Amino acid sequence: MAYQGFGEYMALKAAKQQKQNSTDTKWQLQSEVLRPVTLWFDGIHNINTATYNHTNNNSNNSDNGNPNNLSALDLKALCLSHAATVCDSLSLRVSHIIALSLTERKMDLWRNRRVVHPDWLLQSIAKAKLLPWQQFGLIQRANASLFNTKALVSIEHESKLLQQQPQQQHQHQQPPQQKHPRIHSTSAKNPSNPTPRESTEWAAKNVATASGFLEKYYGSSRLSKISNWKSDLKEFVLELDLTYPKVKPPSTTIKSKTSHSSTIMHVDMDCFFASVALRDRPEIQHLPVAICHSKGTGNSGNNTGISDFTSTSEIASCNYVARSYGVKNGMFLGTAQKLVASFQGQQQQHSMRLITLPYEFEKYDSVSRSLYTILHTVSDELMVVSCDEAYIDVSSQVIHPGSGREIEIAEQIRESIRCESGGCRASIGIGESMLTARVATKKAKPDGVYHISSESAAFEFSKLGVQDLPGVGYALTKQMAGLGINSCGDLMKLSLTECKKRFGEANGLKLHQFCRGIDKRPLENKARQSIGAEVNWGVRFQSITEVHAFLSELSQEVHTRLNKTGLVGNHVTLKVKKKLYDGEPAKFLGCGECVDLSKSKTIDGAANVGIDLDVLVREVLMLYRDISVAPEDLRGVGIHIGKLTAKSAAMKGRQKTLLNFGVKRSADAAGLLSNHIGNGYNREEVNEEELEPRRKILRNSNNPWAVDDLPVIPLQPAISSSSTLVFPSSSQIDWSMVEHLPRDIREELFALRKKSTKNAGSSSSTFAVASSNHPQNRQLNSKQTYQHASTGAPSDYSKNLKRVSDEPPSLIGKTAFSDVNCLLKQWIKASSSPLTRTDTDLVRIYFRALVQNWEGEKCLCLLKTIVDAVEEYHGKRERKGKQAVCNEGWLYDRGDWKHVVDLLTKDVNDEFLVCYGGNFKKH
DNA sequence: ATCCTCCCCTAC
DNA sequence: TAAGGTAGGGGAGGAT
Ligand SMILES: Nc1ccn([C@H]2C[C@H](O)[C@@H](COP(=O)(O)OP(=O)(O)OP(=O)(O)O)O2)c(=O)n1
Ligand SMILES: [Mg+2]
Ligand SMILES: [Mg+2]
Repeated sequence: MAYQGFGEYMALKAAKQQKQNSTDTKWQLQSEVLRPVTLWFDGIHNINTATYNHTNNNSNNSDNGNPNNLSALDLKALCLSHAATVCDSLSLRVSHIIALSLTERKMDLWRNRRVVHPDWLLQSIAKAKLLPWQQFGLIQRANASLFNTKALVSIEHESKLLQQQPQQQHQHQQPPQQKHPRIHSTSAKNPSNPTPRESTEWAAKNVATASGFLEKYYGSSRLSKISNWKSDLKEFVLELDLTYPKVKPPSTTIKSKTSHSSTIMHVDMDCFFASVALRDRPEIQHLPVAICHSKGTGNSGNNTGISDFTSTSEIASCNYVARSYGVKNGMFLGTAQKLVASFQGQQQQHSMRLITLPYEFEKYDSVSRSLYTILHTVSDELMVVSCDEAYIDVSSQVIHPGSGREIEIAEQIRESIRCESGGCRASIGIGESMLTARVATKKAKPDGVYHISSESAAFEFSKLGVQDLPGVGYALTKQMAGLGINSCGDLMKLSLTECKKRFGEANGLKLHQFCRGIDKRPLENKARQSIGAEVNWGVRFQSITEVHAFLSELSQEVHTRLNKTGLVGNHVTLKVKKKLYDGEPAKFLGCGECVDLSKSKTIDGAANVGIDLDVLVREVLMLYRDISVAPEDLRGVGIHIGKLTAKSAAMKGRQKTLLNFGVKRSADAAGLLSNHIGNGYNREEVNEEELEPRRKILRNSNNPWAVDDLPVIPLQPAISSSSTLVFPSSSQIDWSMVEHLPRDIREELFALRKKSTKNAGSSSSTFAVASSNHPQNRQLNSKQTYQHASTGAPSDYSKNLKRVSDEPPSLIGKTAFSDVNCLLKQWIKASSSPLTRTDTDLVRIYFRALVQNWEGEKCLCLLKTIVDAVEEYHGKRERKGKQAVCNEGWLYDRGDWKHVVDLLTKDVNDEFLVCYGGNFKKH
């Protein structure tokens, strides 16, 4: 359940604002002055204001008691009445952020955006002309970054600063009212408690350029650990198979699959990491607890132990108490702390705090092995899913399906797990397939069992949300929402043909079956087909030398990992993340919003022999050269090796590819084992038609798009002159920029506010568009999907969701295709780098508006114009000498036009996904 | 038709 | 502070 719930404070905020928008009001337009701008007002929040001190220090002197004090609400209304577009969340559509002042953090976060004082709006309105925003800008454009900042300070100065910091903060102080000890007990051993100055220092010393980085990084990365752990568990299961052979192996399977229905169970530990931690700390079981790296006690000079809610450490697992506050696995700690704190006064008498506990991987490993040992003994077949989760086939023990025997068995298993693990709980879902069992587990949690019988499946699934289907994540959910499909029932209305057309050949078929509760996949543990290592954190390079050094080390790492498996491979892939924006992303040392690029090469002659380290390094460096991303732009790096085969000791005889078919348990070397469960016979039979085809028809995948620090972007369709204006309810506002206004404007605002409170709401159709490469910034907001007339055919739904604008989108007043086309060409031709962000942003906004206005065709044509023009005027061909490399590389002005293309492509992709149900390429 | 490359998506 | 990895499924579109 938790895996899909990557949420953040901003998402919650957005959701709440959506709700409040239902009291929208209609307004008369006063002027067109602000027509070109899309605004977002900083400082609005709706976390319980009584308990949550917003970081915006302007929120303090808000309008309490002063009736003359106008809120941002009123300013918003004013802007709306002058034709501005006002966003409820900070999407990239926002052209200007309006704020009175900025915290340092926001300053850094928004370094590359236009952050403007409200005076700009007021004076523009007063003068009936849109003034240049720059003179009202709040950020000095010094283009500071983590390292630029450091570069300004001499080394000597830096170290002096450090010495001046008294070493008084050795020990992290527990919060005064903290009754429970052992909160990140490691803190006592941690000698450093860095200042913000030091933070930069720390970063410089510990990013990917630091020596020993990889070891430290992989030693700490939970995601790396759990991923590699899965491979280990597959091996562990193979060992179990050998040590404790099944009494009656595959014959059972055949029988059960042909004559009876199977009984599959999905077993998953409840809040795994957290429950292991609480097992040994029962005294705090009733409190909200999260497992993460950070202590979350705020930064630097702050030794009060009071959090400042800024930690971007990710929560790996949280207990169900914490979940009742809205905390989810994968959330930033700071976000979670806000959630917990915000409940103060509502449900609790006094302040509640999220307790953080450190990782204890050895303990998890021990529990995990207990779990698997138990499951192995009770099952006919066992499929590894993760360290805390597996499918088992228990068909042979269920003679009469539906007799309730299934539940008994499940409860026995749960009891065993509880005993063997020292008190950790598992939940179990039961079904006739992996699908139904998996879905049942969601209902079983926490600490329960749920059975979806074949009879009840139809009913259970019809009301199931599509996002509860395994394989339906963020992107598919969003795409379906765009089609008006929210439940499996909705999805069932799509014909198979329609499904395939929309979601692809294979996925279409899968979805068509899954939404009906049909799943014919057999349990199997697939053999490894590739191996690799990536780092997308702490990647900050300044020179090509640093990049080369890092790539070498990473190659070494992959080489070592591959060697351990005893396999060899001859296909090398280099993956790279290239930053889209300057400045540091929201997540500390994170990669931020990036374009992903990859390049691969098959090394001839390495087949079946493997690649020597030096060859690997050389190839990787060449791939990097071909990808041609500047060291400064790198935010992530990964190296993978595929086309794996068994290393035949004598180098003779069979070299089989690692497809599952035909790999026999007894015949294989350790790393190559394909333990498919049941017998290959059966498997092949079932799978042949279902999984065979890899053909192409229509693409559904899309490139999500958003800024790293913006988790959810409720995309209210651009407001046209005659359409409904969104007017937020006053409860959202807590700061008073408006008190600085000239009197006449204030009066205008008052007039507007009066109207707004009178009118009952007309609902404007808004929907979430959140996207990013990273789950942090994704949120499935089921509450925000459309209310559509349930009568129309699914394909009609999407049209209901779209605004039909009276005025077509325009670029500097131009709307005709040829005009815009020409304009864009000239823009690209005339301007060498550097481009002004303003121009780029204008074009981006225009492109998004085009798609929203159902002018996708035009949009794509114009995009092609841009791509071609950039190629023509700013791209220099570079021939690749290699015969194996068939693509031509493009080198671009360091300016960077390619960057503009990247941005626009992402924009358009994203907009298409929602507006057209996701077929960017079909046009 | 099929294969290959460069992506995107999903899950934990 | 903070450690946003990893493997597989699969789609689009070009090369063969
Ligand atoms: N974003 C995530 C998700 C999971 N995990 C780790 C910690 C979890 O404890 C473990 C198992 O993942 P689950 O999805 O099974 O989540 P939990 O077991 O924590 O909770 P649930 O009760 O929902 O299964 O994987 C993680 O580090 N980061
Ligand atoms: Mg779990
Ligand atoms: Mg799990």
